[in-house]
Amino acid sequence: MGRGKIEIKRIENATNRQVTYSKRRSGIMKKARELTVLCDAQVAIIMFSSTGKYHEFCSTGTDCSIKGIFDRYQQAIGTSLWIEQYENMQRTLSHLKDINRNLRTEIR
Amino acid sequence: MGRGKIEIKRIENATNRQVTYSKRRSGIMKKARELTVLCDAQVAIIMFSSTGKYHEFCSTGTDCSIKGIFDRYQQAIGTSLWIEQYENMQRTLSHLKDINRNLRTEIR
DNA sequence: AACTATTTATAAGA
DNA sequence: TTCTTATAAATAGTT
Repeated sequence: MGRGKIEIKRIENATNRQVTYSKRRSGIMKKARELTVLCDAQVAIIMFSSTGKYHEFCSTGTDCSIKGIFDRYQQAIGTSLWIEQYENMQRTLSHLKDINRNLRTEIR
Repeated sequence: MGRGKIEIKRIENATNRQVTYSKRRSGIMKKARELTVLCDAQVAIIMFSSTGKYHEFCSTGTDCSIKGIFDRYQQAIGTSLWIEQYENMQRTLSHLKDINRNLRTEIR
């Protein structure tokens, strides 16, 4: 879209690349915002430019944090990307609760 | 863009909402792909529709996983999003162990 | 799923 | 660089 059609390949000129990044980034963020409102969806976006700067988008709502959406994502794909140890902890926790319950029963 | 201009507010009709979600989702994913190629950027996107289905986008490259990008994100913001949760679990765990110990004592 | 009239995004220019 | 504008691209409503 613009004065000329462009090929989708890396922009070699660093200045142009930066300008295009900036323009298109805001375009995508706007689209993401619209999608969340129009379609009642949850969206999380993280971007890193080639110069290392980062930007994020996160839909607002009851569950409006990057963490929240990624926790949900982890549930959806049925695994924990980060924290194997969290699962272990949760198992231990649940195990302890069982033992706890049994002990209470025994006391009665 | 389209036969008519629309207001950016929740689409009440469920079918239309679903159709718009599908169209716009693919639009954003395409834009994201173009951004990563044109500007040599890293992008991660996660979406949940109002019906609970999820889709993701992740730029390809040396560090091409959702996890990779989110690890980088956590480094960038200088904290781990999951530390708090981890600490809470550890507190609960330790608390349960205490209760457990007391119960055992009580039994003896 | 296709089609197109329009709106929107944006590449290049100022 | 921020603003403009000609043009490419996305998409809302329709079939």
